[in-house]
Amino acid sequence: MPADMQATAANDLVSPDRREEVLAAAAECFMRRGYEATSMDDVADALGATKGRVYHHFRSKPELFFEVFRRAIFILIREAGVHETGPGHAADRLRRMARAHILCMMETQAFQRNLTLGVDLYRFGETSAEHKATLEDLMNLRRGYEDAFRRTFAAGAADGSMKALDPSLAMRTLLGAINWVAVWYSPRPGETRAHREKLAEEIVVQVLGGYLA
Amino acid sequence: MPADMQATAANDLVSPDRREEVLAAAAECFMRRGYEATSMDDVADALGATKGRVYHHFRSKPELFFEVFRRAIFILIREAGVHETGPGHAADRLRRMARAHILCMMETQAFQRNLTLGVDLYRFGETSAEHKATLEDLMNLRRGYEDAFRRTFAAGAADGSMKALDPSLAMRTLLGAINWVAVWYSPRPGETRAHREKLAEEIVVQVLGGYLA
DNA sequence: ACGCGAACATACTCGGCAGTATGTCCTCGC
DNA sequence: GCGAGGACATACTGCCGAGTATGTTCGCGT
Repeated sequence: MPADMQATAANDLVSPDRREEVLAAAAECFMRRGYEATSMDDVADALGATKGRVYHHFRSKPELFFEVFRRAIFILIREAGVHETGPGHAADRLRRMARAHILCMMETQAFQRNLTLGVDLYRFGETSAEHKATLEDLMNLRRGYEDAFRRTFAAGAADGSMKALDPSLAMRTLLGAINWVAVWYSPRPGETRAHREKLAEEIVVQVLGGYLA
Repeated sequence: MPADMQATAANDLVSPDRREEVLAAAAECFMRRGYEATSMDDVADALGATKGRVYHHFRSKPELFFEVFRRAIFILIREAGVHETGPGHAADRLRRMARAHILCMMETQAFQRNLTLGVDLYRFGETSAEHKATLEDLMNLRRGYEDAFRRTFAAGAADGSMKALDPSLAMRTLLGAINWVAVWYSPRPGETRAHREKLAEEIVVQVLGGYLA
């Protein structure tokens, strides 16, 4: 019934970010079933809509995924990356970065899981030149974010707040541990922000212990 | 040309584990493109064969994947899990387990990556009762392997060789860090076993540092 | 009050992929 | 030397999913 649907849409006032809803639904679907297994109809169903709506906002399935990916990195940079330039020793800054990163994994899980998927798509996927280029951009964004951790490890060795380890390797093991949160974490019913912050704190203590001076 | 192919097959003597080749090719393909994106023809192509061969050894695509998954866990249990019962403090045993685990990630990467894929398939996939049951079995195997780490963390708190942290959380952060190796690691040309062992050792030192007493 | 475009829905096409049915060859036991 | 079965290849079918073409409705500017 098109008439019903249109009426409903009309009730949503000016609909500021109907596009955003599609993006969130896509992130959820991609996380649950994976990129290839998710059909555009799946995304539409999750919205109680049809493909028409999805294709109205996004040109193709790859571009939809790219937007999810981009959003995921932007969130990480905004929430965690900013702490690179902050007060205190490198160890303190790294603590804040890791803490924020973990909270992102828990609270925007659907988007963050797709970050890992995207990396695989980049390494092995056979995409057409057009997409290859935008994928390259996205990978650079990701690399830039990782570099913030690498630099902070190096800074920690310099200011004496952390052990002098290979910064690249340290970055990888640290990010591995905290990225993995998005894999196993699933929110308890009735869980509050305070709970998540406490959990994040615990993880930070365990994970960073090995790098401190 | 069937004649040619058959002749070639004949040259392979009694073909002890032609099935094994299919399994390895499948693991490689699943890792590269993901489960859904991989077609049975892809697997066949990787072997220079056709679907006929694949379906001769495996009933269906899910069962093929399950076998890859099962193989991955068996390798981990055989190489790393066995060190749970060994000499020394819990910290020493955990070190050996982690070290072996990391080496598995590097040397049987194709199989190990699919372990992660399988977990997602389990959590969200819509499989028919038959498959759901075998998936359940596989998950129990995996859980059992993880429990070895959990128990060793608890043992470490008991024998004083490690900090008294939540063993479940510690297991997750540790496995996260070392599972991630399979994500970023890619073998350098001309790399020897010795190189990998050194790298594994470095990772173990960094990662376990936070848990030691 | 009217036309225009945004925001969808509906109804198709068409290629690719899982699975099957059947044929072919080689080997091994007898 | 011959019949049976293992180990594939070839040739299909049927469906599912990406993308497209074409309505349809509503709000908005004029």
